[in-house]
Amino acid sequence: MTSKQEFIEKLRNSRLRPTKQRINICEVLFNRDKTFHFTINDLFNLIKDKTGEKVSLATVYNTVHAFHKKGYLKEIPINSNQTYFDTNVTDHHHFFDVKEEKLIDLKNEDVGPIEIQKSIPGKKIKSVEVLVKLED
Amino acid sequence: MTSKQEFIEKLRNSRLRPTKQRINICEVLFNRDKTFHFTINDLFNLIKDKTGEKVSLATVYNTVHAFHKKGYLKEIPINSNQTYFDTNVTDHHHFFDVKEEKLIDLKNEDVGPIEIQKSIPGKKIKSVEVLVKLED
DNA sequence: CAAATAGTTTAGAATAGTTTTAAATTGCTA
DNA sequence: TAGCAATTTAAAACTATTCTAAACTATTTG
Repeated sequence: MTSKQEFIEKLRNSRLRPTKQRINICEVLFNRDKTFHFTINDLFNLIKDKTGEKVSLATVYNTVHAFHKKGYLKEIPINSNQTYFDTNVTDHHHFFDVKEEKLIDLKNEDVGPIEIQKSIPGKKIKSVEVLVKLED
Repeated sequence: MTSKQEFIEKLRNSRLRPTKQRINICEVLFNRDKTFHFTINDLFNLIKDKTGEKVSLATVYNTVHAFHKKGYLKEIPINSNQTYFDTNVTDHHHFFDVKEEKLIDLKNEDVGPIEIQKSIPGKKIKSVEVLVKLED
């Protein structure tokens, strides 16, 4: 349970003006116990449902991208027609249920340590993502 | 170096009619020493360049999907505006150079064994993909 | 070997997710 | 509170991909 005031501070600290829309989006995204996997469209619909206020689709895109840039959201690499995001920005991995198009978190310890033995000159590793596709 | 005749057989064996277009696509995709990472658009342009014959974009899509279904191509899970495919269908992983939007193969042994400790009732693991993002 | 048939190709239209635009609105600073 | 800059918005634009339906081609059948 995070308060509105905390969201406002969080936004201010990130040099993002705490607008009504952004606060509503924060409520939907971050006012939860469990990690949340979503597409922009999921979020767009949830905002209307949960807050009763409509936020334009463009703003949802803008805000999600801003949050992603600030590190408050993680983009999940799957090939899908839609882009998936995750409110869990800690280092972890995913199951993807191909049939149901649903994501499930995989803790780091469920995957075990991954040590990349190869390196590319002049480049450093930014992230290591494991995607485990599930079928019936 | 694989001959045209072999492509024709490969296609026939997969119950795909060996049309001029498909054979050209095979030449571009499979007549190489090294693994090949591409987007549909890359491939579309390469066909014109390499074979001198134009294949319609729709056919490139159809054929790539057909080959993917038959297991001759692998789809690489990255978030990009375009979908990437790989002619290397063996079990392996990828580096993705975010800046240059370029993929590099990672051998299985460069990543080490990955053992997924968690399981989801009623589902089985279809694939395990590791994507290592690179930055400068 | 010709005709029938079923699969394939194609250009162009349609679709869907995402980005851009430009005008109106809002938050913040002086 | 005035003024500036950031933000929101609806709508248009854009882009990758899929669909459509007509023309074409490989294969099968008589």
